[in-house]
Amino acid sequence: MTIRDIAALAGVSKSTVSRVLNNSPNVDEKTREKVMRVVREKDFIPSAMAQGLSRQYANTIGVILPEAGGSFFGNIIQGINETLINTPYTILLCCTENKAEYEIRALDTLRQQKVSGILLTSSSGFYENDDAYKIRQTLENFNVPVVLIDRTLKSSKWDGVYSDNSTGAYVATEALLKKGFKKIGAYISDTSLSIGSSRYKGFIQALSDYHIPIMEEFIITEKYPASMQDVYWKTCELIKSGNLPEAIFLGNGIIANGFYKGILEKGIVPGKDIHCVGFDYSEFLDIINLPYSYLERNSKLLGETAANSLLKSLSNPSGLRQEYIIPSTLHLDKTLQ
Amino acid sequence: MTIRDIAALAGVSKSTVSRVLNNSPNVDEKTREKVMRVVREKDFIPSAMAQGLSRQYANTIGVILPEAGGSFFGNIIQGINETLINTPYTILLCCTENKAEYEIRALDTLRQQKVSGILLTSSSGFYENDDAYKIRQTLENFNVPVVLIDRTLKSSKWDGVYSDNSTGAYVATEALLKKGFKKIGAYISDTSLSIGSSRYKGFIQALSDYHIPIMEEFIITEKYPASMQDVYWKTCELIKSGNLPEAIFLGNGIIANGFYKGILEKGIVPGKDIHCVGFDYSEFLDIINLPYSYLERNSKLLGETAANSLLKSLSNPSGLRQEYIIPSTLHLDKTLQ
DNA sequence: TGTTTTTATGGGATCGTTCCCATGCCTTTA
DNA sequence: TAAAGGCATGGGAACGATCCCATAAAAACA
Repeated sequence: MTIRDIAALAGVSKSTVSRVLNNSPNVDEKTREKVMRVVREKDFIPSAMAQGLSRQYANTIGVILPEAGGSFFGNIIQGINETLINTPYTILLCCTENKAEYEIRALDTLRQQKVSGILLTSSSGFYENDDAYKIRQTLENFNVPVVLIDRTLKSSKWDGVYSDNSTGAYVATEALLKKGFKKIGAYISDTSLSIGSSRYKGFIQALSDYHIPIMEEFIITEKYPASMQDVYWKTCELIKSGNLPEAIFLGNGIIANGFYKGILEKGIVPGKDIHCVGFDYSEFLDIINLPYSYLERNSKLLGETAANSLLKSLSNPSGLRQEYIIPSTLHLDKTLQ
Repeated sequence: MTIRDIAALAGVSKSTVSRVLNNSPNVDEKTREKVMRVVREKDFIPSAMAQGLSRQYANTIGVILPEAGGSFFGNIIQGINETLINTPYTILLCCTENKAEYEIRALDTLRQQKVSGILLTSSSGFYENDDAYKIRQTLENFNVPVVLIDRTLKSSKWDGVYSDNSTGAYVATEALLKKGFKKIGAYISDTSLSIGSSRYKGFIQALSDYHIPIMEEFIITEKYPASMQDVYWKTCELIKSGNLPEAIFLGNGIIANGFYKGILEKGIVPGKDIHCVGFDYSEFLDIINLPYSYLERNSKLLGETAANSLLKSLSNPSGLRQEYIIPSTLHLDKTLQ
């Protein structure tokens, strides 16, 4: 079933059918009715591939994320979807599993599909190697608007939507400093990723502003992506060493979960023996009332803002480069208020 | 840049370039080399739209889910992606927000995009109304393989991958019965959805098999999708009534979270004052050790199985209709073991 | 009433592939 | 040495839309 068939059934030419389907002006109301009746009767939908070939664009938006599982990226997708659902754009989703190889392949797929724009959380673009270089190069030559989500790229030329990692870490650490703690640790993720380094930077800055020295023995780094089990083990080791900080900054939700599992098992009481503040809400906090202060990143808003920014670039390609910082909310437990 | 341009640069015809790109036999090795050199040099990728139009299929797979947020559907997407990532298929994602209107629109989009197959979790197809009828009708006329995920449709003609809702609810309830409890309640979700009714059926069946009467005052129903806050309120009311069951079956994770929030706040001790068993793991259970028995649905496996089943239908369209039941694992807390 | 302008419609080229068919060359075989 | 077969290659129609241009009919104006 093509517009030719519809045209034949309605007794008009395919040009007229095309005009009717695209709401062109200069179509007689009676003709429009006649055509639409046939279209509805036959439940006709024009082929997106033929339209795309002819129009030279596809009305699709490519979304590249490291993963879909878990609620952070899930909610980003949710936010993107809620924004795009009332536009003509369809989502093409590629998950890279944090592998540069898959990220490159995803970009090739999007190129092949001639997507109108790209939303990207790169897991590789920040490194200094061939793959990372190729990713940035491909993006540059792509010639469609790109919005980076949550992670920037080296010498980024693109729009971006980020959570306020550095400021967030700063205010979180500041909350500890204001309480007068001096032995402050940090359990953070890989600093070769922008997200890890920004958070560490905020932490360091806060210490420095309050003239508190960094205690190397309380700085623990976890590779990306972190596994809760690894964090749990390292936490147990820290406790076994007998030397605990008074307070600690936890770099992300997985680290927080692993750390709490460790201290709870060893009988360390949070909010008394140690004060914890970190990134990301964990569901369990809402259910039981263990002291834990955290920065709530609004991941759905991250997705919404990114999608809206892309839509803006799509309708106004010459617009200036934009960066959005999505503020996180600091939730302080009662022992830190 | 098209295959014509590549052909000109390589000094061959576009037919030959097409043959090279599609790994056809009967191409001279030297010619193949010559063409590939130009292709690599120009970083050429053929247009998916032109290929699709010519071949009459698009190598895309449509995924329709109620939502992407949260870990259940996120992990389903994750499983689908991991299965499809090494195939030529690309994922077209549509989230319906549990609205029939959007589900119908999603199906139209997939029709327009000429997807090769569909993975669908319908939030409406089970009802007896015009929208639900239209959804089933559209699927029937679509003429591509369809695999339903987690929720069946009325008089389903399609492949499906389901978690063992009925059996799961049965064995969960049985665990309570084996402990000798007689006052057993259930907090379940909307029974007009297949998932809700299956679970309720399993619960009822277990009671009946053990000759325990159903106590209507302990059967609470929550609309779909449930909000934790609503569950929390209803739980508080139940507690206020002063009449609590000895044990309760909780229909899903949101219900479990809301219920626990309620009882913990009112000082009811789980595993002592009341025994709870339900569907879906909650992260907090792994961190603190409150007694809660649950069925762990393997949502990633659900996605993987569905995608694999679709791939099978795609390579062998005449195959028989298949249904897969993905077993859940019953995790019993120490008070029920 | 004749000329110009506006409006509605149809015809055909085009987008970038695939794939069938034709052609010519090289090899094999009687 | 001529006929038959296989192999590498090129030419052109087809896929199903869009969109420009031509044209006919209707409306506006002198």
